[in-house]
Amino acid sequence: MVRAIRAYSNDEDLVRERRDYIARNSAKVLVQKGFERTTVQELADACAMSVGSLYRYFGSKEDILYYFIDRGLGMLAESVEGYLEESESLNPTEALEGFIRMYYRLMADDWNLCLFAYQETKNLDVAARRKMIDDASRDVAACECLLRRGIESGEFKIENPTLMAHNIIVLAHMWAVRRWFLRKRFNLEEYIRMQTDAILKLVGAKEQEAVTS
Amino acid sequence: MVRAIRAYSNDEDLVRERRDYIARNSAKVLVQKGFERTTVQELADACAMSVGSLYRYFGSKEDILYYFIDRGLGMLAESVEGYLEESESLNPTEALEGFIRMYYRLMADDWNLCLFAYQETKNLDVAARRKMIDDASRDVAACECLLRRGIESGEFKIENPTLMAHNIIVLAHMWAVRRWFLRKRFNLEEYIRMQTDAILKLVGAKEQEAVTS
Amino acid sequence: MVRAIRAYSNDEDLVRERRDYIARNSAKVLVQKGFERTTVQELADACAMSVGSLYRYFGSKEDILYYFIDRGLGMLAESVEGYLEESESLNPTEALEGFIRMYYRLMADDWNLCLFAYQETKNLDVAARRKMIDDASRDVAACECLLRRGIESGEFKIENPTLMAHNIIVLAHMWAVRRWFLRKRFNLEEYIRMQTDAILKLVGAKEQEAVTS
Amino acid sequence: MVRAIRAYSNDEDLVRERRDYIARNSAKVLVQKGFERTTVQELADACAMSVGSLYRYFGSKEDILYYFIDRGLGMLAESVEGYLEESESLNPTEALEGFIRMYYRLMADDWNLCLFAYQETKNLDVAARRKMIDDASRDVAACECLLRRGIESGEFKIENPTLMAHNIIVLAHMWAVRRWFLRKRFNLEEYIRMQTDAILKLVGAKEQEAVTS
DNA sequence: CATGAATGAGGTTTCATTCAT
DNA sequence: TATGAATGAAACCTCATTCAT
Repeated sequence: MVRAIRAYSNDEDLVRERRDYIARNSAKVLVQKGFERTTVQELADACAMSVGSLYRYFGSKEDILYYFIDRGLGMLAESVEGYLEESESLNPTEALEGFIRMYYRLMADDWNLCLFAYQETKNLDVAARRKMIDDASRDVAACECLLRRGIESGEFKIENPTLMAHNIIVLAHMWAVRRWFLRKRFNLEEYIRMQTDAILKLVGAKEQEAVTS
Repeated sequence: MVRAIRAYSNDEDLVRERRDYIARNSAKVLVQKGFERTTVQELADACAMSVGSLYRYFGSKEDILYYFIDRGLGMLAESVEGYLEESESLNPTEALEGFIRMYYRLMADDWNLCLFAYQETKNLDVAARRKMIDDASRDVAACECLLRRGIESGEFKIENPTLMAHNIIVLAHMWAVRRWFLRKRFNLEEYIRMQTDAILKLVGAKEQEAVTS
Repeated sequence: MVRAIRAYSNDEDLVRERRDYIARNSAKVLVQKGFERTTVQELADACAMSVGSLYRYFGSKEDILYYFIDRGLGMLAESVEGYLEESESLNPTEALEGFIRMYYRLMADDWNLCLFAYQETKNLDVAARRKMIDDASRDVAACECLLRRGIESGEFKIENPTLMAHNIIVLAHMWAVRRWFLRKRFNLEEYIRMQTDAILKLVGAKEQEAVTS
Repeated sequence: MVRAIRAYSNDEDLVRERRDYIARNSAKVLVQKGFERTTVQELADACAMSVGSLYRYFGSKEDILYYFIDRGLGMLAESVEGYLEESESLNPTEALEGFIRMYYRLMADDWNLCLFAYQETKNLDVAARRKMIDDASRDVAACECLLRRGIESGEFKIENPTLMAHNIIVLAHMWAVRRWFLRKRFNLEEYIRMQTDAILKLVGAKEQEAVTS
């Protein structure tokens, strides 16, 4: 952890457990009202705790925000990196398809976290923001890694894998960020299929022809 | 204008002029600190006005936010729709290329507005938010219109032009929203060229082969 | 005039005329919303003037209040004192009956002024308040004077004419101040008749027996 | 209580206790300066509390006003109605005399509340004002009830007991509202005695002759 | 003389944070 | 350790007053 969050308690396990509990329970109200509009009292209520207790585990309101995003993005990056390992045996196209399916579904499940990260990162201080950027970059890096495997095997032909990876990742985010546009017009599985088709076409994967025909 | 903003002054021209002036001058501090973190005093300072004067032209702080986004998105949509008319004589591929070039450059110039729209729309009330969504949808619609021209002329082959248009638009936004990632790795013209190549490849435009080879 | 009101204009006649105009036109909004809740802009609007013009004739908002009450109470006292002269030829009972009829009707007509005086006098500074008290006392004094005429002529028998006069006066005010109670239960002429009966009975006037029986 | 006042605290007993404490301590400054002229900071100072604490127990400044008047008038009405029960065994004339003595003394003690009710009711919203009117009417109703007892027993002869009751009540209020006139000329006990005499004379009570002679 | 835009002090209210119990 | 009452700085907003046009 780049940044230490002050806590009054010394029992580290308890602190971690409580913080997770708080992050989990705060999610709904936090996303619904936005960070600045949510009061500490509301957070405490959502956690069925007193305000005082909340401050035992977090030094400030902003720390909760930080922990909330950090934890979310960290878990996300770990999922992604976990997939990277698991998929080593697959051929690049299958691995990429699987990655897209997994990542886009994660975004659909955790759309509130994703939206939140887009909207509230600016409320963090510089150090925390840097950490967020690092976490968020890990997703792109993992995707890029998959793409490079395909390039190395000769299966993909991509001018700039970093940009391609970035595109793949942000188009997943858009399902969360622009729900108001997309959900009215597509359902998730349609969205995944069509974006997958497009991506495979772009990376020059052979199967693509079969898939889109 | 869907939503009326209360003003104390009755001189409509003056009100409009002052509102534009305020919107222009507020931009920097508003984007830098975020809406909730910016105080009305800071807005007034940025405009070299008194707080009282500010409230002569806007009924509330939120009205300033609304006007700021509404005006920005409205101008953007008008640019886009203006291009649509101008480009009627061009062939579809040229028109699309031109559109991308223009739109991506606009995003690069007005990245603060774009970022702001992604982050602060949640602070608006329901009516205002609906208006924002409408404005933002006009960009996608214009792009979709261009794509359909190409489909009709047989030049483009696209499974779902709405999704394609949406992708084109949001990838432009990303230059503003994820500057922290993209600017470190690419410059704008590179970004435009590579995204253009990818898009042309996806829409099945003939030139694409020459361009990407 | 005990207290000088500052004005920017030097033309005294114009000033007086304008002040009267303003006092007349302010009455409605002033009574409806109360002094503190009424803005200078609203007063100006009610007078179809600009705020600046208002300040040409009155040095401050409080001066308007002062002038408004002072003028009202002054005119009232003059009416009352005028009646005193006119009624010198009448016999005491008739004079008293006439006084009551006149005064109670004035209160019914100008109930807003009366109510206003009860509610807003506290917003005046000490000097102005003293002046109000003097004006208000003139009504009681006039009434007392009438009572003393009857005592001198042997027609009335009153232990304390000051208190009696005070009672007569404030029971008239109550028609204005407690309209919410009285208007639901009585009409003005009933109210006047019954209060007159009671008063005549108290002052020991002979006719009373005929009237109340 | 007709109208619910928002409080942040959930401990009802504490809320009630604090509200009473605040109402008691606010009285002086509130009456002295008037509601609109008194700042919340001054109220807090008068209560030796912080502004924030004040808002823990009252949702708004106006709620304090409401509570202050409501509590005062409520307690007054209860005293009056309590007397009504106690006095059932007395003969009507004694009961009425006792009532007047009690009510007029209450007004002398709580003149600030009474004055306040006359001056500040207009600052309440419609619902609260209606409640005030109801409370204030209870005093008149109680007095009217006493008068009707005398009428039924044949001891009193009154044309309109409602109006008579209203007169009795408002003449008590006048001791508070027109102190500037009355206190200079009479002391309380004189005032009570003289008004009692007058009232008994009007209601046609037999004893009156003995008393006034 | 008339106007009304500009000013900014001061009002009400909110809420992150502390600390006695 | 847990609670939630207390604090007060700071936010938004209003409006009496001034003064350039």
